[in-house]
Amino acid sequence: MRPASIRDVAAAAGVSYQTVSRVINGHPSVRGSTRAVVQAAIDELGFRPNRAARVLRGGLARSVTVLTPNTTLYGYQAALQGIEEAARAVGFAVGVRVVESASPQEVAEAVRRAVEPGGAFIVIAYDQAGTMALEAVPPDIPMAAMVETPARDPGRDRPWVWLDDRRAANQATRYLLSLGHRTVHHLAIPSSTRTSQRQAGWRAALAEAGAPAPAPVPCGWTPRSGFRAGQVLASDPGVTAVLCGNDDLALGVMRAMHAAGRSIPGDVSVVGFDDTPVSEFLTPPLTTVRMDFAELGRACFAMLLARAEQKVALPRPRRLEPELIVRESAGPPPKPPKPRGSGPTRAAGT
Amino acid sequence: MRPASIRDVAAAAGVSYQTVSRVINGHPSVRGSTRAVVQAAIDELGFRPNRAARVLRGGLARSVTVLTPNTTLYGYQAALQGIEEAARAVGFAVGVRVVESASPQEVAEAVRRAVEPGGAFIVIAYDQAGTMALEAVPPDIPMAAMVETPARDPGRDRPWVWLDDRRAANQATRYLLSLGHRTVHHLAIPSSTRTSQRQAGWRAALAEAGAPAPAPVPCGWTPRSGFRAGQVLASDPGVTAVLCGNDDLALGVMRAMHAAGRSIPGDVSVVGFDDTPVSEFLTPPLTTVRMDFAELGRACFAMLLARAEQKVALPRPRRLEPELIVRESAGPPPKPPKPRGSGPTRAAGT
DNA sequence: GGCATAGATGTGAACGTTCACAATTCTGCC
DNA sequence: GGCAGAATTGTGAACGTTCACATCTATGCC
Repeated sequence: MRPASIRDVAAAAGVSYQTVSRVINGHPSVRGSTRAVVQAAIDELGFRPNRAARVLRGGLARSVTVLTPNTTLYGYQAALQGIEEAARAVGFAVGVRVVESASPQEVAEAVRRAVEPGGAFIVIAYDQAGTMALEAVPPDIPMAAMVETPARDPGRDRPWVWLDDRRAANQATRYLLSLGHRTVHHLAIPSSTRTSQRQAGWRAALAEAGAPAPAPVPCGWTPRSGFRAGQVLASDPGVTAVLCGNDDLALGVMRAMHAAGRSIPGDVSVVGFDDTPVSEFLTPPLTTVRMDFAELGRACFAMLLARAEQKVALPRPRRLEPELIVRESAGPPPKPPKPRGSGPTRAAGT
Repeated sequence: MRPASIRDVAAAAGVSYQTVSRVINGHPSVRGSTRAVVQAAIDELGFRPNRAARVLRGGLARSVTVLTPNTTLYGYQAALQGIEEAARAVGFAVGVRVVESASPQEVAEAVRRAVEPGGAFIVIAYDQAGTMALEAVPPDIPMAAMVETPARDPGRDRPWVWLDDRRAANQATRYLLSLGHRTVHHLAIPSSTRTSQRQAGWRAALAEAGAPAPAPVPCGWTPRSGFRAGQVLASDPGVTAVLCGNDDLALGVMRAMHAAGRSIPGDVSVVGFDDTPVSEFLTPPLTTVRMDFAELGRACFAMLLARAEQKVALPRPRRLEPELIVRESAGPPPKPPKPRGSGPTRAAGT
């Protein structure tokens, strides 16, 4: 049986279909008594407005498609979770579309295919593919984005949200230096920009402390990638502290260090990024930077909603502050075998 | 500017809109030359059929909504990934709708709200909420489901796919027994049924070997939940082998054992379920059962597609076989301090 | 009471597509 | 050449909704 339409409701309520339309859209000029009768008919028939018809007429679909390079990595996945929660709360449908190619043409084509009349986008633009998707979204489509950093072209009417990666990496690096490490090595995840914010924050902290800045090790996102990098680092006795671009890399590094006979945090301190659910239960529990991607996803959806519904005041682009979670994977550096040479040993923190 | 419609294409190609409709739907009775002209106009104008109009007319939306209790746990997340891949390959849009409530009425209402004309569902029904959602989907809506086990009402035209949890748990338990353990303890994740398949397989293996069956420990899904259970188990010297309902539980158990001074696998063997990306890089690397949820998701989508497009031969419900991945977290039990008493020590496998 | 005006309600058209059916063109064959 | 029939193409209507506009009813005021 066909679902009830506004004409069915109108017949049941003894009014015209237009009046039903007014009721379901909260139009003011409907008499209270009429509204009640119509509402009763709506409930009686279990009427639901047909989304397709609304869209066809030129209305909003009340749906958002998330364009993301990935659905499994923690940051993307947690962001999706936050978006879904926020969207569901206001009756928006959530679509997911993975944009996996690295070619600008293919990304543009994928985005074009994802465009639907009446639809809106949230783009997760933490890497190159995401950034290309961001740029490929036609300008007349409601959109909000989660970005690594608000680099260029802020404003317009495309709100952006981001986490302060730079500050977080800076804080984590300073923490490691405060424990007495001469320098901090860095395993870098792929970034949307040439020099990532995490990398910039790390570098700034080293410079500020007058510490030497070793070349960052370019990695992927996976534990395996961290493991490989860790194998190299483990053979260098000068490495006593490693800041990893995410917790998965940290996990791989810890495994590699352990396999090489270097204890954590006794010989090498490791700090991660993200605070994934597992990091608290690793051995040793991982010191890491908590990134609230779910909250960021919710904030991003709120931006989009404001933009799509043309609220007068568009919320300002929003930045969330990460937080360093100190656990047990970082500590003072080992006592050097011969305490001679390059500079005094700094006091070790607790 | 409004996107091109079939009428625009028709005007550009010098034919009627109906001919354009026939071309985009692959109708046979269009002359080759006409088809070419129309196709050229389509490419020229960048025409894309309006999904809303098709749905309104009563057609299929070529979209699938995934009803899931969760988007972050590994199994659900990997399944979603597989579904998205398969759907994208054939141009289907993918929606996500989390069904989180435990009340049947609320689940039913949530499903009702998610129903869209022309739409289809995939339900991930590994727990109670998912199973309720499964039952709440109206019968005339194309649907496929990922289930724990094909318990009741198989057939109809609602294809199901599942992983053989029972066999997998059985295999893992036998493996632990073959290493020489007297028995195997079990940490159970929440299930869709009273007695889960994983639990059943474990129990059967114990019975078959004549081993005592300790009460399974009911847990949640999280590392924390496993940690709590592990704390209790760690105080019992009779516990030498633990089969965990998933890798996160295994992680928590390993942490608890370590904190209690019991080594893995020296004192206690731990086996997980899922083979999440991190499990290979834990210390020690986790022996676990690989569950190919992504492939299952792809298979499930294939089922749905066949059902929705009314292909003559509906594929048979499909079962995928998990695989035990032996790493280093399980080994022979410790030598008993006093080798007297209950039965001869079994030979330890390699 | 009558009139102006605001408030409430109804009618027609349009969004882009596909179905049913009508109209036209082509093909083979005598 | 003309005809039957198939192949191809065109026309009208409908899906459910909302906008623009028209009509009708109530209210305030002299």
